[in-house]
Amino acid sequence: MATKSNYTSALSPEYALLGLLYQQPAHGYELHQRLVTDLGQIWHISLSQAYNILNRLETQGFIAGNLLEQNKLPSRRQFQLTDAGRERFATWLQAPTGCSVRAIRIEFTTRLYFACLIDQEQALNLIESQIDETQSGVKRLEKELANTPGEQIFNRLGLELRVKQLASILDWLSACKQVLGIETGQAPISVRN
Amino acid sequence: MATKSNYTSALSPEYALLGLLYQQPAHGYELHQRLVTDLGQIWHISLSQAYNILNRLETQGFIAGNLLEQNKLPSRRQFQLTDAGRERFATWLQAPTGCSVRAIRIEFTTRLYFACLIDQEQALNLIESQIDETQSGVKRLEKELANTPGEQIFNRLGLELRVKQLASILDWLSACKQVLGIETGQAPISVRN
DNA sequence: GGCCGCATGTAATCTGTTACATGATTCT
DNA sequence: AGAATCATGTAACAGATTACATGCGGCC
Repeated sequence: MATKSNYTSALSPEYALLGLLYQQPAHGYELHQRLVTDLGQIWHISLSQAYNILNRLETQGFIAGNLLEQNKLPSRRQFQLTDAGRERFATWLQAPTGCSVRAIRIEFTTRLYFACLIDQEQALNLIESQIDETQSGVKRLEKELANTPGEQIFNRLGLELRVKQLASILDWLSACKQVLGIETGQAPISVRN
Repeated sequence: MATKSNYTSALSPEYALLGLLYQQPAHGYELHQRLVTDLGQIWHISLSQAYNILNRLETQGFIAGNLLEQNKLPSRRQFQLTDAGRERFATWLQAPTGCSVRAIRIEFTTRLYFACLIDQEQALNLIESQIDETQSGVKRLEKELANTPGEQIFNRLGLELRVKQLASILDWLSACKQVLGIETGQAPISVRN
C-alpha cells in the first residue's frame, strides 16, 4: 500500500548530508570534511560511506549532481537538493526525536545544529519540546519499572539505567540552552568558524 | 591472513543465546522466551532473528542441534554448545565492555546477568573493573573536551553529553553492587524465578 | 622516492528487520 | 468457529563496514 519501501529505521547521517546541502551545493569530499569538522564527535562516517549515501539519495531523487571539471584536480560531482530533498529535510528537522538515549545524542544534536544555522527561534522550540518529551519518557519508564516484578532484576536494572540517563539528558538540555545563549537574547553565535 | 571473516562489530544478542545454552541445552523457541522474560528490557529481538542467529552459530560451529521428536507438537531442534562455543562464551564473559554508553547498557548488563548465574565472585569483579574503565573513559573524554576548540560548539556539546552519561553510569554501577547484595556477603539471590 | 591530501568510486560481507509461510494444539 | 500458543523456518530488502582500486599534485 505504501508508495515504496521507505525505511528510515536506524540512525543515519543521511539527514546531516541533506542539511549541509540545504545550505549550499557541495561535492562529496567536501561534505564529508564538514561532517568531520563540525559534527565529528557525533557522526563517525567513512568517506566511502558518505559516497554511498549520496548515491542512494541521488537514486531516490532527493539530490541531483552535476559534474564540475577542474583544470588539474579530478572533476567533482557537485550535488544540490531537489525539491523533494528540501522537503524531506524540512520535515525531518521538525520531527520529534523520541526518547532513545542514542537518538537524542545523535539525531537531536544534529537537528539542533541545523536549527541554529537556519532559525534560532526554532532551535529554542526544539530544546523545549525535547525537554517535554524526555520528561514524559522518564515517567513512562518509571511506570514500567513499577510494573516490573522484583524477580526480574536485570530488567529492572536496565530500566533504572535508562531513567538515570534520561535525567542526565535533561540536565544536558538545560546546559544546551545556556551554551547557545538563546534565551538571553544575545547576538546569534557564529557556528561556522 | 585471518582464518575467516570474524566481525563482532555491533551489539548482538548472540552471546546471550550462547550464555543460555551454556546453562543447559534448549530449542529456539524456548531460548527466545527466556530472552524476553529475563532480559526483555535489554534485548529486543524477534523470534525470526533468534532463529537466524542460531543458524549462524550452528554454521560457525559454536552450537550443534539435534532433532527431538514430539508426539503431538512439531519436533524441536535442541541446541547445545560445542567446545568452541563454550570457549567463545567464556572468553566473551570476561572481556572488557568498553565505554560506549550503549555497550554498557546492553552488553555489560548481559555479562552481569550471566556472571551472577555462574559465579558471584566474578560478578563483583565485573562491576569493579567496569567502574575503573568508565572512570578512565570520563578522563579521556574530558581531555578530548579540553582539546576541542570553542567554535566547535556541537562537538563540545556531544562530548559533554557523553561525560554526563558516563557519570550517571557510575552512579548506576554503584547501585548495581547494592542491588545484587554481593558486597554484603548475603546469600546468593535467586535470579531465575 | 614516498607520503599526504584531493577526489572519486566499486564490491564484498555481514547483519538487522520485516514479511511471509506452515501446521498442530488448546482454549473460549 | 476462531484466536492464541507452540514451533519452525525462508526470503527479500536495506544499510553499515571494510576493503580495494585509481590517479594527480605537492611537499620533504
